[in-house]
Amino acid sequence: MTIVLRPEQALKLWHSATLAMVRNDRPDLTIRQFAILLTVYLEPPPHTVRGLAAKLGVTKPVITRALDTMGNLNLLKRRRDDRDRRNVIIQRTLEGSLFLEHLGDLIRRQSEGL
Amino acid sequence: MTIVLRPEQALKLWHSATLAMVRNDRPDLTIRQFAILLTVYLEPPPHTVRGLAAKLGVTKPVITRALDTMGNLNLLKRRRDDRDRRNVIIQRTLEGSLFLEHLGDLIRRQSEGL
DNA sequence: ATAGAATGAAACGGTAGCGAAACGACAATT
DNA sequence: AATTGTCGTTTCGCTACCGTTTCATTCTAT
Repeated sequence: MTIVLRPEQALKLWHSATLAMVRNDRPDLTIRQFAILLTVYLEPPPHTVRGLAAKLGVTKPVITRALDTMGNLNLLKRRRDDRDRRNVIIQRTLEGSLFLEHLGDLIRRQSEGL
Repeated sequence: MTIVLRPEQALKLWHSATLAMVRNDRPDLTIRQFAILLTVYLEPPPHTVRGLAAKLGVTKPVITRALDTMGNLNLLKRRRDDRDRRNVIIQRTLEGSLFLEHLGDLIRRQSEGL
């Protein structure tokens, strides 16, 4: 079944989702951080710094910094690639999974009000 | 007709939307700025600094700064309230309307892929 | 008229983001 | 073994955001 949101519904959904996220006392993620986090969790591994940078169309330091920040929040973790020790593999965490689970549930609940 | 997104669909939608916004060369708005912008455009006026601060659960300087930034981007404008000159009324702009129209359309297009 | 309250902005010090450039570690090439 | 290339990080100077506090302006109540 195909779900098609009308633009106005899409905006309302975005509105209530952002509003809920702001009202949370958790630190806000940037749009870029969200894009990285969701890419890691929704797309097949492995994920590397340069791969994410290319996918998002940003420079590598942007990824490094976002990984620092979200790593401190335990939303993601880094691991050296043993097959090529230049690479860093970005991996999910339990806390990150829970965080996104809650986010998905939040958006779903908001979508019921459309 | 009620539209209900499953959590996984909600995350995919959020993912593609954030991805598209990052890949844009436009400056990224913060989550808070989005919440303010959408409140102004989707909820009935008048909108004041203190009202928005209360609605979002943030301090007034947060609103003032966001209005400075988005005002420079022509996404919003300020006007003194003539009935009570302590108040500032936040108003929509043509450019802001177009911006949100495109955003709504973007999310709608992404929702077709679910 | 004056004291008090309310409103939004400005000032302050601190933190975190940005792009560009340089860097160290590692791998591949010759 | 030496060179060249790749990968992620670090550094640099800068900008924007944060919460707190202070301020000027304006309204309200006495």
